[in-house]
Amino acid sequence: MTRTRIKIKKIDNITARQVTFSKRRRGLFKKAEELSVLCDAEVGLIVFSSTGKLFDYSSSSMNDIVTKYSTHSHGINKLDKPSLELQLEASNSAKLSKEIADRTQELSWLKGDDLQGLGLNELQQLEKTLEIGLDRVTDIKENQIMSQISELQKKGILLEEENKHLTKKLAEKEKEAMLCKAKIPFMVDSDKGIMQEEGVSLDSTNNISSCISDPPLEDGSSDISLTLGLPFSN
Amino acid sequence: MTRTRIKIKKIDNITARQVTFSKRRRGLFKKAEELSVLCDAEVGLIVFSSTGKLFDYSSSSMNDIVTKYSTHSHGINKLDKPSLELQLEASNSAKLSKEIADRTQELSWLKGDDLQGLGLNELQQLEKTLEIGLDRVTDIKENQIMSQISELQKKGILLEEENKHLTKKLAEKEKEAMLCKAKIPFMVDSDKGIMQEEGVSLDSTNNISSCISDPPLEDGSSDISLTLGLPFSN
DNA sequence: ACCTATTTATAACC
DNA sequence: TGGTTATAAATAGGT
Repeated sequence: MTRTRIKIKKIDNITARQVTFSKRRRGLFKKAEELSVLCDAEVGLIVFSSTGKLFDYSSSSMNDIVTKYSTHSHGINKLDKPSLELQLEASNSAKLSKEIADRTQELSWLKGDDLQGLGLNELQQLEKTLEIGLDRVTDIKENQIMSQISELQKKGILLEEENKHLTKKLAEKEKEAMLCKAKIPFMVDSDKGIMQEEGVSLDSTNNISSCISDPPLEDGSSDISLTLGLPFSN
Repeated sequence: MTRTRIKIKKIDNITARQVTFSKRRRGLFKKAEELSVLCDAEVGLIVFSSTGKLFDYSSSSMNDIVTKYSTHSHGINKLDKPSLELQLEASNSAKLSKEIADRTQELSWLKGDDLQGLGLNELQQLEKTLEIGLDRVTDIKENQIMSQISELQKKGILLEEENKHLTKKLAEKEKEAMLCKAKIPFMVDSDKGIMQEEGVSLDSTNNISSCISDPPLEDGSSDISLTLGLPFSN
């Protein structure tokens, strides 16, 4: 109804159909609500997308509306007919089963199975669908890989910096220790103990080390080197 | 929503409310049908006017739609059916629905939709599946194309041979006609008639032409030049 | 998701 | 109800 007028028939292009479905669904629900409010009407609206997703609106309770509907002018009650109900359920099951079969078939096709019966047109369509799907998957995957790589690089840089700090500190301490040794020669054998003590005080005063222990705290998903490495070994 | 904009609240004037109800109801039902047709959706719409009059639309059977609605994501039966059998059926339906949902999800992924939540492993797996599927589809398609091409070539060769035959025959006939003309100079003006006669006798004696008319007999799928051409214009 | 040229829907009036 | 018209809404195609 706008840039160009369209015919009211099933939209072939799947993507376009989904887009139109979203837009028009919103419009329809809005109008349904407006009608119920403006005119004090009871409105119940149920929509299943072609993929089976449910959308619904009801001005009051859908239960009430459906119940009222089933009694109103319907000699044949949609409800309270045990035998009828069971029949309905059975036919419903059959429908669901058929739907499952359809989707299973489509999945096979996409996976390259069961293609012998298809014609050139169908194969070409399938190929296009697969190419689009593959492109999208590859795109998303590449993005994830790139972001994980840059995360790794960032962490690497941080670690390098910290290493520098530590090396420097260590050099200083070593120098101190040397001086110490020079001053108190009789403690040469136990300078290890001194070093340890100094190490502890370093930890408590210099909190750079918390930078190191921070990342590993996020467990599981954040062990970057693992999650990045695994896929390639698949 | 036109001459002036209105607020979406209950219209006080009863007459105006009824008029608006009529008009908007029609609009709503029209849009409901359009949605179902355009987007291949299942739509059920129930409206009770403030005076209690019922209006309804359903793309398929309201019964199916309501049944599907009451099972779909509504563990709580809209229709309070205490019957054990019904409960069993419902749980069965739920299972089937879940299976459909799973397959639908997988189909979306293969088509490149809804990928944001997936991890690298899953994406890699998906990519591989798609690559395999695409390879197979492309293979089969190429095979079909090649076999159709070779069929065309065979037919072409046959036709060429036949053309040669015909040309030869024609040359002979022409020679005969020349002789004829030389013998009966007063018939020069009507040699055309002679040619036609000869042509007919050629057709009936030389049955190579049946080779040409043979292929077109297999209707629809076998007009090779058409089925081979169409996919590329898709 | 957002943008706009158009098509539709419709409020007021008859 | 049904029709007319000016205007608000919805929306198809595109980005």
